[in-house]
Amino acid sequence: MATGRTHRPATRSRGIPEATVARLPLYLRALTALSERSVPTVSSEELAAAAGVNSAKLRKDFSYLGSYGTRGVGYDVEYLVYQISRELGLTQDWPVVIVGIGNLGAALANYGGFASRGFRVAALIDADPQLAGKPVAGIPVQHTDDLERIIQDNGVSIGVIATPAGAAQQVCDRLVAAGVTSILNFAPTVLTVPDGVDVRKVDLSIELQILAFHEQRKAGEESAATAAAAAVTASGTEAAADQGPDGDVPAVMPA
Amino acid sequence: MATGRTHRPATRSRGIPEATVARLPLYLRALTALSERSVPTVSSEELAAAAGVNSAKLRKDFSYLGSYGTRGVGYDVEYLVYQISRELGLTQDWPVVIVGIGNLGAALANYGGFASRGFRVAALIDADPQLAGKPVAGIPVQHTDDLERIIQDNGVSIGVIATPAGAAQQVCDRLVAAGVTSILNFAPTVLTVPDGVDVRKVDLSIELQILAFHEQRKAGEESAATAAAAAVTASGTEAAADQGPDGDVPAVMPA
DNA sequence: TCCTGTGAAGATATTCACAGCC
DNA sequence: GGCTGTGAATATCTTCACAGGA
Repeated sequence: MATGRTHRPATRSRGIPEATVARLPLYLRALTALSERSVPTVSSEELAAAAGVNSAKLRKDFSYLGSYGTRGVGYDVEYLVYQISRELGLTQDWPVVIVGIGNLGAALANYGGFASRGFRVAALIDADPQLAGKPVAGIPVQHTDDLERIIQDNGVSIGVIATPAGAAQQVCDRLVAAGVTSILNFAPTVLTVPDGVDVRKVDLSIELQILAFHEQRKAGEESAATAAAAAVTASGTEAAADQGPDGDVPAVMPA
Repeated sequence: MATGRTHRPATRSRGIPEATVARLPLYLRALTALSERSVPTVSSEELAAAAGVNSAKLRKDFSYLGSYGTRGVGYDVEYLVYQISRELGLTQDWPVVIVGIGNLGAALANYGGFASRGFRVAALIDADPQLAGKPVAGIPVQHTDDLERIIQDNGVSIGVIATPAGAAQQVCDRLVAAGVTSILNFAPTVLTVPDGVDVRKVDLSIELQILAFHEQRKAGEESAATAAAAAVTASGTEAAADQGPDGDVPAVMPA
């Protein structure tokens, strides 16, 4: 399995940290909003606030892309939108297939943000023959039997799995065999894929469990200074809680 | 905002790293599967494979919880399930409300994994009067007007936002004001919350964009050794791609 | 003067490698 | 001998703090 990796000799210096890549979409969204309001330039401070990160981090992130700002001024919104889009590969169109058109699959198919930025739902696939031909979000559902053909005909390299957990690995294997090299997995299972295939997962119950952990922690500490919290529970405009993290995900709490 | 942080004096040593917390649900799921198959014990190696992480990481993670294994043997499955559940706060029931019962909200309400582990859908809330009273997943949808009452009557501290982006912040503010201190946000917006409130987000388009980035990178490198890839695109059982990142979320695979 | 770009420091996270117990 | 638990080494990420250009 994936060992070290001295990484390719070519391209060189193409080393954008993963953590930075994960934030680029956030910046892009904030910038797009500014662009729609015809804001011409933005400072790292302002943009960072809009994206919910701290400004030093944002500047460092951008520094991996190049020197796109102007000292004393800030960043040109349109220019940055373009640069980030290009970096993320959104200047081309990515055909995507969604496999598993249940409640969730249908919700994903209907999700507008899909088409908005570089992605296009090329096909919906489900194992239920009853669904075949029925349109969901204006796209007719096709049967799993044709999965390989669909992938190839459309040149799909990104697949979304929204099947029940039990079917996910099998669907994944077929997608990969047919040429898909990036998978977004909504099924609550760990997928095994060959090297070179990327998998990202979205998992509701994992997220809830992480929240529960922190929630429990808060409850435990409440014992210290209980007063405030109780009073709040009524209907203040914005109250609750004592302090806490502000960082990335959740986290910790100060003194 | 929020500066340094010398952290609380009390509780002490309750310092489970965030990265570890994020993996506990993964281990728990793998352990639950083993438990259902009545497997009595498991080694760090086996469990790590099932959870898709490396064994040293898993052992280190468990070491933060305590010494729950037996040298030369492994971990007792049932015991670990209990310990992790307790650590995550899943031994108690968390009532959850879902706000925004569109396609996605309905999908979430129908999601089985919800109830399975410590979470209970206490109420569904939507701003559309047409929906009020209609049952979704067997639960009648209630109107947003009653949000505060619902939160309080049910002692809800975890809220799920599945509204359109435009409504999310407003809903969030009301949830927080009513006493919710953990929010899972599916709307594609950055939410602003007071200190002490945890927010986690799930964002389809961000995930897709991250995949697109890596996908693009693969395409670029293909130029080097093109041969193999092309041949594969047909229908090999498991092929495609050269290497690529295997970092964070993506899966990796055993040899 | 304002704000970017970035070395250097600090904090977290991962991995190695082995001592210690069964 | 097998496998856990964990210091120590490494890698990655974040934050500070300030030099330097507009």
